[in-house]
Amino acid sequence: MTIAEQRGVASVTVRAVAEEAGVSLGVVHYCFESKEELLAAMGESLVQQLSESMRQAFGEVKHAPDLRGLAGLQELLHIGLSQMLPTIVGTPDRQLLTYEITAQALRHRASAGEHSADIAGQQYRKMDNEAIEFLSACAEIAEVRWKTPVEEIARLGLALVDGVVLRWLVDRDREGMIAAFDETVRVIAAKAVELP
Amino acid sequence: MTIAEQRGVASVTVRAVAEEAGVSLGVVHYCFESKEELLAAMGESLVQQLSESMRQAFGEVKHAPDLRGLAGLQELLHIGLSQMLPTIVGTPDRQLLTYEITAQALRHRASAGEHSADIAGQQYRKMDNEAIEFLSACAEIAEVRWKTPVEEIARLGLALVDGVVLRWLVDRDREGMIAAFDETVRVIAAKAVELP
DNA sequence: AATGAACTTGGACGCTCGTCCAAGCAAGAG
DNA sequence: CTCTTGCTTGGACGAGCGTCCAAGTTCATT
Repeated sequence: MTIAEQRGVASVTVRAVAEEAGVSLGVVHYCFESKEELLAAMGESLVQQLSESMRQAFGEVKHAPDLRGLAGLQELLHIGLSQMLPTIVGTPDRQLLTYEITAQALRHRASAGEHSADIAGQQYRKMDNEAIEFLSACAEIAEVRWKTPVEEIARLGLALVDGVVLRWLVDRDREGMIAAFDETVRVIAAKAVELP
Repeated sequence: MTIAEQRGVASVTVRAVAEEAGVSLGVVHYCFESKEELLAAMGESLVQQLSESMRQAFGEVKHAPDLRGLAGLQELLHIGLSQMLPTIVGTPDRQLLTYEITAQALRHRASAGEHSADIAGQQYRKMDNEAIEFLSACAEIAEVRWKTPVEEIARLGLALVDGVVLRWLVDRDREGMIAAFDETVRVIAAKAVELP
């Protein structure tokens, strides 16, 4: 796992894993029947980690009396997204690894040998769920209603965050990413109306 | 190049390239001093192709008397983005390759041996320029003014498209992508005001 | 025709990879 | 004590990789 983050998914070899774990070659093949299975396990672990990290960031939204209405919604969304920032900025290698895993999963989707279980699809399904839960919680606390299905809004928001983070990985413009996140908050908040 | 699209950047070996080109091993090393140089050349070619494809799609916007104002701007943006759709849907493998190249460029950025010239950065710089040019042209035709620097808007729009396309590669939900593109048009159009 | 530079060939080298296996080791069950 | 079972070792194997090179071919210039 550490190897994958630091040196890329292409550098994850059976030998490297064995050395990092402090065991001999054979043990790796005793635990994982093949390298494919090893990568699948790593992918699932990463997805789990990612999803949990999102849940933790979004878990900070709590009921409060002064967070009602569209202004309150903006505040809530801003808190949630801001909570993700330190994690992202602090682990650029892991963010990159996420994209690598996604790309690899897409590439080997056809030739997937029973294992692997469509990591890419699983990843986005989990992130969808976290985002939907977060948006629903925000709407409830702020006492507003989404004008369009919350699933669509989650899709849009995730795509935006995805693109913004990838862009940040390239140019490392922290201010630009923060500005884009703020804009994301505005875009999403514009898709709600206050309850009558 | 065909190999990279069909089987992934990891499958681009000197031998595979030689076989596809119908030449022997040594020729490849006669043309490219090392594999690194070969990959850099492929990356640059891809970036060129991508940029040209964007320019072609955006080139369709032309002056017209009924495209004035914010409504006209929306129409223009919609035309430009819609023009990209057939290319994207028709070449999913190439889209995936783009993300693979970006990831690989980011991974090998530190250990880049003089060649490679920061493919990832170059890629986004070119796309930025195309997007900025497009947005500026749209604003001029529609006789509107961007409320924020056009560079920021281009960044946001590109990030959104980037995330949406990546998402489409995963779930292949064509309708979802179209809906997201429409939403992109609305988000961007909201950042302009009609000229006094 | 002779020369030299540009290009091509096919194979060899050393390396790393995933996979496999015979043998060794620890420890609970009989 | 003696099996048996679960786990570990270190090495071997073949395949594929990037790189390199001596020899062969082509072809415009002299």
